[in-house]
Amino acid sequence: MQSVVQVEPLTTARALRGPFDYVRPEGAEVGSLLEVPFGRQTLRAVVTALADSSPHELAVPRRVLPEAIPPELVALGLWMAREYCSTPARALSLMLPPSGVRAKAQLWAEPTAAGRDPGPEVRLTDNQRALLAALPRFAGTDLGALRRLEKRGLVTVAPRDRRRAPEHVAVGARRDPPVLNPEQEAAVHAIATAGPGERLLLHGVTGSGKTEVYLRAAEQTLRAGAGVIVLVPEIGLTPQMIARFVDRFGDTVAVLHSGLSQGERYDEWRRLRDGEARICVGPRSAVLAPLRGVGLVIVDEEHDGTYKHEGDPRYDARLVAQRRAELSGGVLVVGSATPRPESVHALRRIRLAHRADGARLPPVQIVDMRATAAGTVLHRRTHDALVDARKAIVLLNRRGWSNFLTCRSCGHTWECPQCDVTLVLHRAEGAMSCHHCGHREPVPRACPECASVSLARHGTGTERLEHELARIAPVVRLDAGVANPGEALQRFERADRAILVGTQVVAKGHDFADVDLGVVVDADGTLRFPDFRAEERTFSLVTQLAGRAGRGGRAGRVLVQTLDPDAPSIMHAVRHDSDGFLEGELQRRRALRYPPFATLIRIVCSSTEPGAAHAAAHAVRTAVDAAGGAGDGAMLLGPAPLFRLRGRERSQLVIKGPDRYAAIEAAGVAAAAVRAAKAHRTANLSVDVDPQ
DNA sequence: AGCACGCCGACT
DNA sequence: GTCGGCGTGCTC
Ligand SMILES: [Zn+2]
Ligand SMILES: [Zn+2]
Repeated sequence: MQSVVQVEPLTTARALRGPFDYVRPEGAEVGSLLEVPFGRQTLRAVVTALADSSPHELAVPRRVLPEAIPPELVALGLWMAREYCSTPARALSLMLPPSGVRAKAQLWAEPTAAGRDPGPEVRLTDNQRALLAALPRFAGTDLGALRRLEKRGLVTVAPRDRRRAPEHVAVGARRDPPVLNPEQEAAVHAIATAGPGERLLLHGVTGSGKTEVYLRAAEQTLRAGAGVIVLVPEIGLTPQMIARFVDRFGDTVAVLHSGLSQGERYDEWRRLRDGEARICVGPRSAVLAPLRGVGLVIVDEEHDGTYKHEGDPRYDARLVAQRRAELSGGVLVVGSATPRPESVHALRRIRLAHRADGARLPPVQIVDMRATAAGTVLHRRTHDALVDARKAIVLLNRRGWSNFLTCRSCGHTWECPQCDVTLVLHRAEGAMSCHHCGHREPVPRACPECASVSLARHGTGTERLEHELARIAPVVRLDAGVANPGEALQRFERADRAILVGTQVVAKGHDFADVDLGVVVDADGTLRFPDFRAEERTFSLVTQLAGRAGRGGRAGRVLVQTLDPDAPSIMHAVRHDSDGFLEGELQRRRALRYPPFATLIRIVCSSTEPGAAHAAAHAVRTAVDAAGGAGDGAMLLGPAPLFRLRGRERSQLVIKGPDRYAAIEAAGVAAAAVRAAKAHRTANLSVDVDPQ
């Protein structure tokens, strides 16, 4: 008789490997959350398995907590720990609701049989009759009056969990679902007839009605009795997708986004776990929602970088989504206008080639900046187009007023004391700020080296661009520095004439009618990062912006300012040729052995001790080599120095190997050895499988 | 990760 | 004598 539970105590310790055995308490199953004595401490622990016996002397858990997770999440957590070189405890911790929060109980009043319909012979005041008529409900401020009725046997008053429900932004009256076009019909049918564990890519141009396909697919899944998870990119705003799903499905939708209070988050978690809600919409962490029997996992805008979790375990929600669908026999659907080459390579593709409103995609035109003077922000042509436009979106991927400051007499530059990067000037705040660690200092009046007061500002960010564009039209700025992004978007939406200036956020997530011009100020900005995904990011950004222009009947166009007009990403974006772009990208990746033709693992070592980071990265390399490499055909790149961050020197080693599991195994073993070595005490190691 | 145990030098 | 430095090992 399975009288033993195997448990993972929830600690961040990496050296501590379970499972640990305890006496099985009443009601404990796989997925139960316990409080157990562990050494001299008391820890929460998740039951990962049951057993008949144990070679150890067993301790007795202190209690069974109410936040059990479904067994399928236990399996998913153990898989995540292995896949991302982490620990079961760290992975399982991500699946629990915020700790220290509980269900909120309030007193609930119900009429008894006698109180349900009291005849005129029962002596009651008007107030009491009104109170009885309004039951059942939470007692609230009428508790005194209700208690008196309770004494007379007319009412029962007892505690009951009260849901802290998040408020949803309404998107207008509930409309009848639109009629699907033939492409959408075919897509819905393909999803409905997909087999368990099947993976589909919905490759649809912007505005082709992917959301409606998701809604119909979700409806079918619900009708079949299974649950649905919908992942959306993390943007600082409430995703529009939430409103679309709530509008269609009401209370069976639970949301898990960063804007929720702890209490709301807890209650949404409980509703999913208890089966009261059967659809979960949210950013990457929603893939770990405690739904049972998931039949469909949707990943919208699957190219988006926010699906990667920064922090251990460094999971990729797209891969976890695939695994989750597989584990519960569900279907994975990822959608994008600019899918990743990885997805195109591995998934069955369904196309939506036409915009749902029948409109054509707006023309994308290159503005060649090579002939303009250095430091020019807007080309004459761009300027003129902005003057003519009614509503324009201008994208510049740099916050602040200017990039960096130098002294005109001695050349001094202002750098972050904690990081090896220049400080960015934010004029309105009167501050110089580090975008990597948050360090701030006042704007200098004079050079600390030579006392000169002649300081030069270099580069242009969104704050300065906002200032300059204000001469053309009213400007709304949207970037991470804006206090109320939702309000900014509404101002832009309502305006007759306006320019929306901002970083990537302006090209993501939000659809506006009537935008007739899109501008990418510095399209090479994303290309200048020495990164194998640079081309893909540029292509996606330009295409996504094109998708924002020319909706709602007005003809639109997009201007792309660039110093590199021949870059494949830009040329293909101009032709709206995502197939051509993807084909070239896959060829290049095959030739260079990049994903999906190999797995990349990035190991970053850091330390406050000079030289220790590099020494640790070197030791990882030696450890991998000593263990016979990272699988056939694997390569080690580095150690290569990274810029100092938060006072820590950094160095990285990259493993690139065609045998994914050999590479993961080698990285995990080598990192563990270096972490345990006394010589590398001060070094911190982070292992990132499938880095962005 | 905690937390205790233990073995050594420094100070009342 | 005893206070406290941290290296070592254990947690079902
Ligand atoms: Zn100077
Ligand atoms: Zn910094």
